[in-house]
Amino acid sequence: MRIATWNVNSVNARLETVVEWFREIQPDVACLQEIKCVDEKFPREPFESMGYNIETHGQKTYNGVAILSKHPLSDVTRGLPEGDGDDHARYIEAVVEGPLTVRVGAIYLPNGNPVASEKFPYKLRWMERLRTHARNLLAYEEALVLCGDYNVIPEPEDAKNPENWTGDALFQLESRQAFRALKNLGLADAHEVAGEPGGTFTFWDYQAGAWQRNNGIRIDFHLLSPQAQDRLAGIATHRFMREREKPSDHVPVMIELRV
DNA sequence: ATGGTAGACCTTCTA
Repeated sequence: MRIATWNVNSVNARLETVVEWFREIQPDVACLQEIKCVDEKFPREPFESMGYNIETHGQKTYNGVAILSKHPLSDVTRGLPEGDGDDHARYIEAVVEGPLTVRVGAIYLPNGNPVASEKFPYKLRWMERLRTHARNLLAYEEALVLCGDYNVIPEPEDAKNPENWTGDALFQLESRQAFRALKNLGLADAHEVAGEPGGTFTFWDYQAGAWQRNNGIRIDFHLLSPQAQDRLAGIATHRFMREREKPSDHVPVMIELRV
């Protein structure tokens, strides 16, 4: 069973490209981030006509996440717990009732820049809430996949030019420590489990010819519970999507779990 | 050292 994550940077601006990718790849499940529209504006028809069930947690202009699945979705929840006063749409979770039953959380973690602003402590608080929630989910001892745009560069090898990210919220020690603490609950990065090489990037800025220079970073991940780790068959990063017309600045990343 | 791009939207914010 194949589960993808993709920050599409506006599902409506990207509709042709996104639909084309779905037609080519036909993932079982896809978690989308930065859909940048309210639930009513999500372009359901082209995906429903391909057989997808759709659950969204939308927001106007910013953020917004969705889970699309060829298999039935149950137990859908929107937002992380303890979200009093947090009006950003950055998390949606559902149980996929497929050939394998797997709980999937779609994450759009706050960027946190600039570090000197209130946005950075917001990022760290959000990561702490995610860790608390992940700890509770791991207690179910199910196949669990928490995937999305984590907005964290875990290690220097996850950036072409790590020195350029000094002082950036994505590479701050606190961000990297919080990400490691999340993994230390017992979640493994599918990229590491599969033994993928360094330099496998998932994001290239639109500016300064970052793509042409391969000046990328790896910030889109699948974190797996032990039950999901044991079923991991492979991982693929769809670099080819960065070459397409009107690309997102992120490319899809997809894992396969043995059923 | 600076500026470069993209998306949504109301002229500026977010990334």
